[in-house]
Amino acid sequence: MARKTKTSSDRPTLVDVAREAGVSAITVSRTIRSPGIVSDKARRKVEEAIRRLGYTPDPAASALASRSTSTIGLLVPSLTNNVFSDVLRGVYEGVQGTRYFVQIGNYRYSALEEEGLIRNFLSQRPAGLIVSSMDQTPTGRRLLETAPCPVVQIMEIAEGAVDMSVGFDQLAAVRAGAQHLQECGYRRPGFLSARMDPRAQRRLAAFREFAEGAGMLDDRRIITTPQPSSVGMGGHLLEQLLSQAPDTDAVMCNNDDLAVGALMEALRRHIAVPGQLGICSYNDIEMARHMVPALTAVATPRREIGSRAIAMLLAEIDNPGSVTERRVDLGFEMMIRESTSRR
Amino acid sequence: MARKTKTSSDRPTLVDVAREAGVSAITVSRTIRSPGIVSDKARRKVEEAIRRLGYTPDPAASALASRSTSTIGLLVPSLTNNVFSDVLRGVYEGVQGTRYFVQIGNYRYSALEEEGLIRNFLSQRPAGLIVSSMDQTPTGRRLLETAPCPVVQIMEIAEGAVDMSVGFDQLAAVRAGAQHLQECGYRRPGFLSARMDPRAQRRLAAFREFAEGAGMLDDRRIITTPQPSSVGMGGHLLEQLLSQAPDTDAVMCNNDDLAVGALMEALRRHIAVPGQLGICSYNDIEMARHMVPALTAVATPRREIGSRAIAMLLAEIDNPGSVTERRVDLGFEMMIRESTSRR
DNA sequence: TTGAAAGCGCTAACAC
DNA sequence: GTGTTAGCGCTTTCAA
Repeated sequence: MARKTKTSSDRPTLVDVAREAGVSAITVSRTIRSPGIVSDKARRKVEEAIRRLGYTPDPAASALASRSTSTIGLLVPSLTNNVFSDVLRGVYEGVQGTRYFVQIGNYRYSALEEEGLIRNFLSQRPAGLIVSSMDQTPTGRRLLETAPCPVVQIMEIAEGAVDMSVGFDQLAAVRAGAQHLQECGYRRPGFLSARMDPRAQRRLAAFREFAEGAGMLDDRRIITTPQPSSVGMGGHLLEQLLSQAPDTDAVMCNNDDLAVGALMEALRRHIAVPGQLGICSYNDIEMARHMVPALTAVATPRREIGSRAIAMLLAEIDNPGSVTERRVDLGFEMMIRESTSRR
Repeated sequence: MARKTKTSSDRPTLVDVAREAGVSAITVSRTIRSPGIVSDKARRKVEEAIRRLGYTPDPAASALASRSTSTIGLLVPSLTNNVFSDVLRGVYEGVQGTRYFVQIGNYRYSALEEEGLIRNFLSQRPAGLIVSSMDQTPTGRRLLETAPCPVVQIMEIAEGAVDMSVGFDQLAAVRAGAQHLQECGYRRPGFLSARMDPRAQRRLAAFREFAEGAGMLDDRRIITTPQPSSVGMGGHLLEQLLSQAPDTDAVMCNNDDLAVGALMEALRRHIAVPGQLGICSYNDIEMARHMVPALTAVATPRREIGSRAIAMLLAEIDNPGSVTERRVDLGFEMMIRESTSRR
């Protein structure tokens, strides 16, 4: 099946460009990938030919020949969660203008699905991988450890990262929120949390530990649900909290949706915030500071995590081993606003 | 450079599987792609060999040989916008469990960037394309028209779609909101809008037209900004509206962020909603109905658009020409709540 | 139903 | 700095 003559519908190939420019195919290839090592004269001829033919490289052929792609895999547990949409934004800002592109995998808070996605991504020979947790299955973790590409774990700072990591101390962040509540004079704080993925569980544990140490722990005030977080859920959880422990005087919410929902529920019940009830939120998405009263929140560096992660990854791809700071703590910030400022 | 002996680190290939199973490579390929046309005996042997070797196909090689990939390109104007995160969710739900995967391109409300992304996606030989607007550059549009794969345009329903389309009548939706305001007895309605992309402009035009017809048009009450939409911006815009036209008695907001921001600003100024000021929102993300007072909104079928679009695309990919309903109107719904119910 | 041969369009490796 | 050669791991085509 000799198909020596090209059909007109076929797009031009490297060889076509080479012929047009009067050079060899490899020179065209080099002109595209590292213009620096090609003579000015050749480069100009090639560039001209590319323009004339409207040539675009075929990524599949390139991937096959070079055994690597320009794909960066990004694994997130949720697409609806505001937290990850901010991370996403940071990541996309960072790949803008590079030759890489991001592919998102949503594992819906399931470590098993995450493992499947890791496998799937790896089969595509990605240039790098960003994963949003430390809670892989053992197999998932092994796959990451032996991955033939750099890997960045994001969101948390913890011992035993697979390769690089960018995040902040989530437990210290919760503690800071709880402590702030204490410093404002609240003595009977509750904790509201939805979804209860491993990270949420850890944050709850940190809260309990702090509350216990401060002599403020009361399990009736810990309200959680495995269901997804939402504004409506925040209202429900507060309702439940107040029916179980009516003397509660503050709530630490495990994210902004919940805090906004709790605030609205308080409004509905004519409970004065911050007078009768203090509310501290977690993450601090834009909406939080515009509520009335404005929500005090532990602000987390979501976008920065995304942009930093991609920066590290790209540096490591371009120049393996060049990233010396392989574990980056971006910190968090207490945003003290009206919802906790008693008098 | 004869590398006849495979390095141990190399992953197994089709040929390895074929050898292991005692069949030819093409039989393995067929077993994977269309098990039906292979004999039971051969199939079993191949499946067993695949398992034993832990074989995973190389998508790059497959793409190169077959001249097509399993990538579905999804172009969105924004990643932070809640509207598109809902669409995204619908799309991802729809590809779950298929052999396709989605790649997102963010063109940041720039038709020029969109054109670049279309070009870029096309160079990857995608299985299909979903684009979020009708507002391509002429070149962008041409690229879509001649694309060698099915294309779905989403969000709007309009004449002259490139190929398939799924959405709703955005202009009728705005009109419905404005009319609702009128029916509630509001006579001096304003309009708040940010970002002002072509779609936002069209919606504003629809509002003006309706208001004019109803004898309620007053240009002082039309407040827009090219800046991105946010809750904070909603507050600013309402502030501006009230300083320019203090007798305004209602606002139609071009999306939920703005509406929430306007509501908070009203709260801050002790303006009674809905008594002194009616607020109607657009899109109706979850948060809207949990505000106090709950926001009346034009609910748009964002997730459904995503899942329907991917369903149509997959059907068309598997079976070109099989999709008969190539223009799907998913409608919208008025959610009448407290923020417009005077007495 | 199965197989052999011939590429898909690019890059690695080595020579010049 | 540039070219030649030999694949990368699949699928297509054609023949059996």
